[in-house]
Amino acid sequence: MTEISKTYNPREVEDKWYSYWMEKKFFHSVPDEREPYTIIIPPPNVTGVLHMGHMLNNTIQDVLIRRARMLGKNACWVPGTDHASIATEAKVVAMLKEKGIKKSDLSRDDFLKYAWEWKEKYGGIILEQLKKLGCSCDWDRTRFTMEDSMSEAVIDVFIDLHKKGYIYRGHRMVNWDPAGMTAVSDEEVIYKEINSKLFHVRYKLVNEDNSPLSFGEGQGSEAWITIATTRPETILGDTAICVHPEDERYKHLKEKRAIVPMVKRSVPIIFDEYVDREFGTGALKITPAHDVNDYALGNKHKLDIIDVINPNGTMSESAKFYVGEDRFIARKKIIKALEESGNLVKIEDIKNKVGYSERTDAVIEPKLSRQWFVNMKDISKPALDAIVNGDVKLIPDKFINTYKHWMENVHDWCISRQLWWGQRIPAWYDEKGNTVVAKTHEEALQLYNIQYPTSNIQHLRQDEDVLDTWFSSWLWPISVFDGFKDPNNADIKYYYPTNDLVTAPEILFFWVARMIIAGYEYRGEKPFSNVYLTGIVRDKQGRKMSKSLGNSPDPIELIEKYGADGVRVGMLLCSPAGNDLPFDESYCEQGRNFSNKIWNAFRLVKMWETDEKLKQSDGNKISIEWFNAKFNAELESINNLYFKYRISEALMATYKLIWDDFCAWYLEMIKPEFVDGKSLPIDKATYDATIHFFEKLLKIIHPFMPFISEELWHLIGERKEKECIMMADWNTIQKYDSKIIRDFEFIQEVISKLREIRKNKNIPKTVRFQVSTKFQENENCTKQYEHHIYKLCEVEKITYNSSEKYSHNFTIGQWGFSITNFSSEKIQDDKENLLKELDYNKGFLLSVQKKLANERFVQNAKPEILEIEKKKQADAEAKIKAIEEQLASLK
RNA sequence: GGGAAAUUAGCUCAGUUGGUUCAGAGCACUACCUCGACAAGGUAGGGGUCACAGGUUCGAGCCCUGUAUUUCCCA
Repeated sequence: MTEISKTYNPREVEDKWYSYWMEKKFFHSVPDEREPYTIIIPPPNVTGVLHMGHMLNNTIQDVLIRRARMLGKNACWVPGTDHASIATEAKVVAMLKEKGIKKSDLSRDDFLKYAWEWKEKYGGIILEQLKKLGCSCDWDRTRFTMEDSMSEAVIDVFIDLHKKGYIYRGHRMVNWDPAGMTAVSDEEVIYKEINSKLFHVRYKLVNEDNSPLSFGEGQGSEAWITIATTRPETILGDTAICVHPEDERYKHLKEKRAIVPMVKRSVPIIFDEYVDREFGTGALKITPAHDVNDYALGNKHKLDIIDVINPNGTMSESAKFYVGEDRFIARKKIIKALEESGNLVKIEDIKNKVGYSERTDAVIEPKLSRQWFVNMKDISKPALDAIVNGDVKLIPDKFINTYKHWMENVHDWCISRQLWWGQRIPAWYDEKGNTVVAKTHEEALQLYNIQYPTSNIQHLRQDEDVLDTWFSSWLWPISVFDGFKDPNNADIKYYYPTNDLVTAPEILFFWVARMIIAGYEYRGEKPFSNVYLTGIVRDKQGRKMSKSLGNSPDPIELIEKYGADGVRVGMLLCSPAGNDLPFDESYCEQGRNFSNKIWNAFRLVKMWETDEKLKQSDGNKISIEWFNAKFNAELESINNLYFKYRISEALMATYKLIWDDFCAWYLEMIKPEFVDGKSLPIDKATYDATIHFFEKLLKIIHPFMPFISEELWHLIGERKEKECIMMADWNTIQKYDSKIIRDFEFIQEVISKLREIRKNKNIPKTVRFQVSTKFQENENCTKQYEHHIYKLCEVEKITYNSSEKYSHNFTIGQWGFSITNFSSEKIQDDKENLLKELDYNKGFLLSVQKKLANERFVQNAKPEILEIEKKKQADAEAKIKAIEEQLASLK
């Protein structure tokens, strides 16, 4: 026999099998008569490298797809990446900077050339990493959200939704970076808590007609209202003062106005519950052009909007004061001016959060700008219904509430981004800002000339902005099958709707909800049936793993260290659906140890030599019957766990079936004895059955551990070219006798107890036990499993129907056992244990009896519950009897 | 500020419509074991007032109310 390594070495097998699977086109799917099972990958960013979240997410997808394939379905897992406009553009800008090129010096086309170059060079890294993990994606179907046909779909959808009236252009507050002269996304704003000053400033009150207002009696008792602000420079853009309608301090100010200091503008006092009465003075100045909340209030109360800050962060013409000066210098000067005019009431120290640009570290300026929006209210209705009525299931369903709440209060979706990398918005403008939406300049001109026949214009300017990346990804389930270009093609008809989507709860709204919306809008059908929401991978301190924190281990290094199978198992062991998982490498270690355990079980079996002439022992026969029953029972439960998407529990059940039932019990039961430095041969029937079991077990672990299962599958038997485990059939459940399982559980208890006694009494294994029982051979199953007891805990003989007195007694259930062949000085221990057990059981009996004596219980409890209680009573009585007998038989 | 969820062993989680004296699993931990598959192992063992306080019920980890803590989403 050739030497097999003592430990499993994943490096030697993983690449080998992955290439083999690829060569044989096992991952590739084409429509046929079988039932399809489809997963579309949540497309990772092209900028991305594999992180722990991807590992978890894609492991789950691979488990699902591999099992579906084994179940005989036509399994298709479509991979791909998205173009991630913000992240990619940032990467490209950074790369150019290193080369000494500024984005602003490049034309749009030149910039895009660099961007595509970058994408070609780095955009495929993450997909290659998925291969290392073992992902069985149909790589022939790899898609990218910015490839031509997908971009075309995006543009067509924009035009279509615009036609249908869902898309409009409106105002919105964006995070403006005055240093970078660009809008940045919410994700790129870093909020820092800083020490600030809260300035209390008084505004003079006047009547509605701006006539002076006085509440006091004497002279000079003009009326004032004091507001508090951290940004006095925006006072110049104030267009209202807001107070709480129930604030007693300000109730008398209905229909009054205030005069903004310096600019002397008269603004209304408005009343809104938005105001926090406790903060500052309870009076809030409203600057709709420079604060998100103020903007919302401004809309609500129809206030004027005065933009007092230029894009570069200096004061604008409309500010009237300090025009052209930086906002922070203006702030200082205004404070001084207010102080001098006596309008600065006081200065308070406070801590507040201020947003900074991730890229330039400049203080973010909320700025009003024109953007494109999707009106979500009507279009999203089917997507709300789909989840509520269960057409699309969320796993776990605790997310339904959150989803519902969001969808019922859905906000319009801002889809324009001030970037170049992405699909350019197909909107065209003339000098006056008249707008048409069309696919090309030519079409735009035609349309324009119809809509504005008098203008007679030759050229229109296209919108500079691109579309939000989500505006591509929400079409993903349809566009990967070319469902826009060719709505009746064979692929989309066969694969759509897809089956399971595996993703993170944090993008439930950004992505999942929108895909459902698009699905109903463009296919009249849901895009997938189940959404499995994974947890967020965190570090030990509970922080989300992220690139910026640098707290994520390198997944590829983990794979090298523990093997892909080990890492996959490690990720899954601790990740029930929807729960966060604080990652720890020790999980991967456990996965690796499991690989090794399976490997060594194989080594053991492979070592045995068979003897054709050897007759199968009863012990072996019964072992096989038992494991067969146990296997099928567990298979049933594993199938059920898969059905409920309890993947980590299915894995744990598999783990225990292999480690405990197969390795620790079954193999030990049938293991041939070792005599004179040599293993005795094993009978052929037992050997064959064992190999058969092993193959079935390998099938169960294949979805979790594709590599080791494939390797052993080929080492354990002769296979033809395409006979791979990944293409094998999933096991079917065979009839089994569950009594065998129950009987053997009893035997396991007996064996454990005997081992425990041996250990506690320090009896060496060379001393074999003589065991006696009071019961007859046919009273329970002990006799049938005698051989196992002999073998697994060094028992020499069991005598039934014995009435001797012995020193070591114990009971399992209602059956008493005694060890007879040695005397111990520690009888006291046994006595104590038996007394303890007796005590416990008597207490238990008492509680049951009490319950049964309780009239209200007997009246109210269901009949089956009553039956159970009566059985408990009988069992407890039998147990007590057995223990008492054992006590009596002690020497 | 509004909404949602969670809290069970040192850690990560199970615990089905309330019904065995009532708490399970894996890892970690402790003790013993180099016994020819595996020390990445074997055997056995010790860990929990089910966040807290009330309530409903014959009976509560499970249902209700409140409190505390944590997390997430939205603003």
